[in-house]
Amino acid sequence: MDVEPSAELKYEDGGDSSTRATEGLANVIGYHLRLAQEASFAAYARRVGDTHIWPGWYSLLRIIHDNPGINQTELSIAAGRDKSTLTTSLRELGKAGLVVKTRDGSDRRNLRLSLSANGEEHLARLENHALAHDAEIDRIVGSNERARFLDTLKRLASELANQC
Amino acid sequence: MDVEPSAELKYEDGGDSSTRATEGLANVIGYHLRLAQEASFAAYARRVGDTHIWPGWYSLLRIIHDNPGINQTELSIAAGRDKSTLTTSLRELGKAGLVVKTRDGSDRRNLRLSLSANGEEHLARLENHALAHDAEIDRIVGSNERARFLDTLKRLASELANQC
DNA sequence: TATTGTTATACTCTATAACTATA
DNA sequence: TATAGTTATAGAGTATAACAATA
Repeated sequence: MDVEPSAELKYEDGGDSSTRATEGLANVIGYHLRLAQEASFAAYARRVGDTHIWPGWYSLLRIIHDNPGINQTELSIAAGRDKSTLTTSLRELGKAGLVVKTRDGSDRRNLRLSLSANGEEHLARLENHALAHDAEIDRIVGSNERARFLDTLKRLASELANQC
Repeated sequence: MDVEPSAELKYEDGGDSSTRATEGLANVIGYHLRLAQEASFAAYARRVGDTHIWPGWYSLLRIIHDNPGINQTELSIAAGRDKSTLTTSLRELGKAGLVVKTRDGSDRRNLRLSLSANGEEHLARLENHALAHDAEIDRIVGSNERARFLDTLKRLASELANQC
């Protein structure tokens, strides 16, 4: 989070937004979108922190779970990162006994990736944390708002991305 | 963004969410909150990119603008970062002629920070980008949803933060 | 002793390019 | 030649600890 409240200082979210049209972010959606997302991530990290499972592993485990036998390059594309950045992560996941790597018999360049039983278990644990976290978010959002709020988030992501 | 769609692979946001209760993030608010925020930041960065102004400077300029004479330690607390991380940023902002540093006469340990005319101008330019960006977000959110959506974001940030 | 700002250092996450082994 | 994965290297962005100047 970039900005914390304090009694001593004025901040961008401060009460002077009426002074000038360009001043104050109190009413700016993009700003509060960031604050809400950061609060959500921090709350999730607090939850997961106790289990000593690195939160960043989640998406890799999830993609491998959904695509057993995927290779590293495909995984990197699916995860939106360069393939070189996965070498370290996959080595750690292998050492932790969560991911099994086998060489493809017919094309020995490929590493075929899948989850071990342990990996499935850890993924399930992370999913449970995510579910608990999302239940908390649902409680805050409220059942009346939930569908509308989710729809708006999806429209924001898709329409802002389509401007590239 | 961690995950991109593709015709070849199944992803966490894929269509298999009905298979198991724990599978699929298609309906998970925290996930879409992240996607929307990342899309918003990327769209803002595309806007600002043309002007060769580092987006990360924005919050520093804004806090200094709102608190002329603030010192580096106070600024670091306001920005939520360690004071040591500001030395480089403030040196660059000084070299770029955006921030003026003067030693406090009565306590020469303090650097008193303020914006130069140039700094005020750059801040205004960034604010204009932010306003244009937010106008785009407003268009997507829609005037019917705007107030509700913003209120929900604020509740999320404050209630999730209060659990610390 | 305590505080302000700087420096040295390191860690995480990411990327690009060059390399190897395979094809 | 082309592809899969690894390594070397670098660049943000962050943190902690030790330090010099000042109080």
